[in-house]
Amino acid sequence: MTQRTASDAGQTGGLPRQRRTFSIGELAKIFEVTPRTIRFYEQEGLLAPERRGQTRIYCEKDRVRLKLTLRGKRLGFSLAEIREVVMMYDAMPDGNARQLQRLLEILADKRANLERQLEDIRLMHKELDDVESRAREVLSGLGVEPPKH
Amino acid sequence: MTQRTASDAGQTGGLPRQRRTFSIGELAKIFEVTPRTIRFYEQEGLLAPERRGQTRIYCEKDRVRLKLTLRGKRLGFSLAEIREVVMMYDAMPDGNARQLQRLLEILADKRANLERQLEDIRLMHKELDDVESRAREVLSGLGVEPPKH
DNA sequence: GCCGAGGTTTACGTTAACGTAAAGTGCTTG
DNA sequence: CAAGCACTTTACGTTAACGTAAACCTCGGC
Repeated sequence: MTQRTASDAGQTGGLPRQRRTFSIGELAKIFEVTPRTIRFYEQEGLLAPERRGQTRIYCEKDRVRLKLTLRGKRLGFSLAEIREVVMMYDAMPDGNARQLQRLLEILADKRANLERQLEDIRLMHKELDDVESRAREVLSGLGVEPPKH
Repeated sequence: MTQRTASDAGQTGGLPRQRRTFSIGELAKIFEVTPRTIRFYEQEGLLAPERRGQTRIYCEKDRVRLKLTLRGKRLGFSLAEIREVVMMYDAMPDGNARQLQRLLEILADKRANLERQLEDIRLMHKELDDVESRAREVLSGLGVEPPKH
């Protein structure tokens, strides 16, 4: 785990609103991933940046997609699952009824997943509290001042 | 993802309290994993059941360990990370100060991770709401009654 | 006494998600 | 114009977390 704190990076910071584009290296730095990762996501159908010559040009929309993808990953979704949602989202306007129904199903599934994760987090939190207090007890029993946190 | 709903399975249901043991197959059924998975966790140092002959006998404590392990997995922890906490927890009474300090560090790290996940879930929830409402709009635009959920 | 159900070990196979290395392209800067 | 830097493609390597298959034991029942 030990994820660095790029957190939800990628704010544009009040620029000319919309004509900002990014190179693959810029995006990589912003989100603290390697260019290889970004190219891999494209190969998996999660991104489709424009090209100038053979160089990739990422627009604002691409940046958002990448952000959502990484968030999904942190929540344990596979790239395939993420693609399933992201692509349907894009194809929505001309999506037929069956597709949309399917999308709603998927969303419900994801939602259930999030609920379970919330519960897991609650429980895990308790465990951590327990382990920590036990550790602090033992420490002070050793005459060592534990860090106040 | 699409995790089945064994959820937090594995309640003993008011039995003689404590002398209950389990075969590998029983545990596998309870938690909806394969015996292979359970053996693998043992090989990775997450479980250490007793043996009768060469057959594994799991006690209540083993069951709890497995439960915690699976919960950790659902939260995206690697087996190595889970082992790190679980084993230190067990070795606590005779753990030296350095070990315990390290444990507290790890716990803080996990905690930070959970915080981030909570935020991610909040955000993801919003996205799902957005996608879903858009989908419902399009659907009703097609004259199709979307499921009331 | 044999059979099937469940357990065991050993070992090779598989999948996802990248890492890494090689070899080439293209700009711009001293 | 040579060097360097950022980009590209191609392709093989790696790790985690199991799956799967083969070959074996062992026990209760008929």
